[in-house]
Amino acid sequence: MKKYTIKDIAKLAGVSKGTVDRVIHKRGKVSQTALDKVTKLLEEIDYQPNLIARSLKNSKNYHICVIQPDPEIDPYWQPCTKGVDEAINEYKSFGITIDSYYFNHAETHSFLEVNEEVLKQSPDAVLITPVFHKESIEVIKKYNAKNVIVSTINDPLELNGITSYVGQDLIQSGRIAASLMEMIAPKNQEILIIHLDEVFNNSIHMQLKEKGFKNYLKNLSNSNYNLKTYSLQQSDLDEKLHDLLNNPNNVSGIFVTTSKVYSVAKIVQDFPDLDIKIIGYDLLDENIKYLKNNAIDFLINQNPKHQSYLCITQLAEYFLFDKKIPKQKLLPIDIVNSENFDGYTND
Amino acid sequence: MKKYTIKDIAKLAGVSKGTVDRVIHKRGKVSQTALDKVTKLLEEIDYQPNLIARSLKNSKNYHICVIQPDPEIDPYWQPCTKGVDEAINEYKSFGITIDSYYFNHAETHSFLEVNEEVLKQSPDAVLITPVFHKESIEVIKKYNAKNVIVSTINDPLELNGITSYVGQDLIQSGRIAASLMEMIAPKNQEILIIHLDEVFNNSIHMQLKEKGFKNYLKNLSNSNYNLKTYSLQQSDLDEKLHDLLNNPNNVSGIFVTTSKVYSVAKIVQDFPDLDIKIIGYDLLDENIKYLKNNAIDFLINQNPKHQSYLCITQLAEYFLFDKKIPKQKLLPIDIVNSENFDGYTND
DNA sequence: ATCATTTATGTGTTCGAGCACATTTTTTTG
DNA sequence: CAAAAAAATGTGCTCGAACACATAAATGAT
Repeated sequence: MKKYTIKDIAKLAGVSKGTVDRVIHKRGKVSQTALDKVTKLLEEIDYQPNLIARSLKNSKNYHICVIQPDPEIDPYWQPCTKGVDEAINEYKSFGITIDSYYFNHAETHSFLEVNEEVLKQSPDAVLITPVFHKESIEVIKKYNAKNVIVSTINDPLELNGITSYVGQDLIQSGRIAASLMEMIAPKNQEILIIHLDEVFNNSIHMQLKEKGFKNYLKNLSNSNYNLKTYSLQQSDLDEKLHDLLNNPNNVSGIFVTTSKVYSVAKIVQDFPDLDIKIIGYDLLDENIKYLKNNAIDFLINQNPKHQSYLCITQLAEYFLFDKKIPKQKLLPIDIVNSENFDGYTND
Repeated sequence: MKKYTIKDIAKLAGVSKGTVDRVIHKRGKVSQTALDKVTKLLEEIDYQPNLIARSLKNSKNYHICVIQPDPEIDPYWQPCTKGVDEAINEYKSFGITIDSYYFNHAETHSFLEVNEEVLKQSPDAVLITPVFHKESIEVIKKYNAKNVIVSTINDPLELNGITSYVGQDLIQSGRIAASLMEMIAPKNQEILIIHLDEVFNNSIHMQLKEKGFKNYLKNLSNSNYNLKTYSLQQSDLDEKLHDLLNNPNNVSGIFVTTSKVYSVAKIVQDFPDLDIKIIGYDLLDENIKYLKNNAIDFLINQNPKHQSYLCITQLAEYFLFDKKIPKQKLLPIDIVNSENFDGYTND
């Protein structure tokens, strides 16, 4: 029950706290006798250093920079900002400063510029969203050279030099979408996979999701869907989809691999005679609207807010209390429908 | 960027740190002049006290007692224990001691006995699962009289004197089950609602879930299910259900309001000709097994592990850093199928 | 104006760990 | 065996906030 301190142990072992300290931190300069005695006591007592005291002694001001796509340009990133803001608020009283930097999700040079700026600051850690595969590897190497800790969210990236990745298993994510589609879309008909992004995107997000989706449906024994994939820009979508649905077809479901699913739902609403199930990603207000009126059947929540918040929490607790950071943390993949979205938006 | 300390402010204001301290804590004995000067500075600088230092100064050993049903008797409570163990581990280095007490979920007197024992200990806080409505109110009053903070999980309880409730919206939980059932169970047929508990249970859990379930289905315009409710003990289930399904019927779905859904799935498996959708609660190993082979279609995750962990976290951060505890925290209600259960069990 | 009281202000210690530096003990060497 | 070098041990300050206690200034009473 009683909490032992270094002083207690020193007294019990008949040595000074300096010696105990040297044993604990293995800094040598301790006689075998003293070492044995203290080590034994530490074991017996199961000594736990007071992390609050330790943290106070080691107190520095830590600086974390967050680099993410501009939420004004793509609302998917808004919750991410929210998570960061919460973390800022939570850790400001612990001497941890967090700065946000936004780049334009459509332009690689914007990403590079922002990173240059951050590099100049030499922060203790950066949290980046490596949406641009090639460029990200490039800048991460620069951070490594300057001994800046690199944490990532959202986009998986196989690379040494990344301390932490918080995100989701994207292939599994596609499989989940497929399993839901199978439950609700009439069998043996056509299913569209639509990659939709209003901006250029060289990430592997969509490919992995498609892979998982197809993989699941391929292995079904009791049903057989006809899959068609379309990679579209927002601007082309309207014409293409109207074209498709105006002609005779047997589409029973559409899987949209991004958060822009609302724009698909909007168009499909123009065809009330067709019964097309729609599954897409993320709890944008616009998506929730269509979820509520059942134009969208399921959304899969990628939980960007939790991703960013958790990632910063890991860094903060590492700095403050030396807590180990797991190399990878895969968040649960939430299935969201018109009845349970509330719990994921209200927190 | 620079972090201001009390000393800094004292120097800037031309007073001693004692005076600054008195202003911050409104302990009086400060002249109007000094008060104004210091207050102004605190505002300007947006002074944030170093919570680590404050915590060290105020360091006490805090004691939390957890009172929950014995996980050996009902495996639903196993994750709850896991969450507690994680919290124990996490906070032991911060001078927070957590003790677990188990009672027999079938016997109110066991619950009362355990609480008497805990009362004797006079802990700083208790975390209880108020499964017995009447008895819980009774013991909570006793804790209040001794100024022991009371946190609750799992079962909502309208009562002053409860500092925190972490759980779910159970009516909504029922609605979610219904919305899923509607998506997968053929329309205009019969749906069974089964309350199933191997032990006596005077909680309101099942009633609220049933209410939500019915409420959702009642308001449907395009489908009409015939609902039948059964309150069964595990021992009666076998005979009753066989009886039902052996005779001509048009059951298209079963909603089990507890984690014992596996025993229903097991029986339904004996009728391979019937296509009956099953929805129930919680990620017990046994349930996952049936989820994987599609005998169970959906599980709703009540996340007992997160409930207990979060609840203790709230208390710990209150003790250590004076963080406010929200009166109520409703966790998201996770929809789980054969593809996404992994993310909810592996953490 | 003087002393007593009240009120205001400042000083110094504590919390527990970490580390620099001072001091003591042991070992080595000429 | 003494002096020098090396190894072991102990002491004391620091981190920032909190608070008890000491001291100083301002007010009141005679």
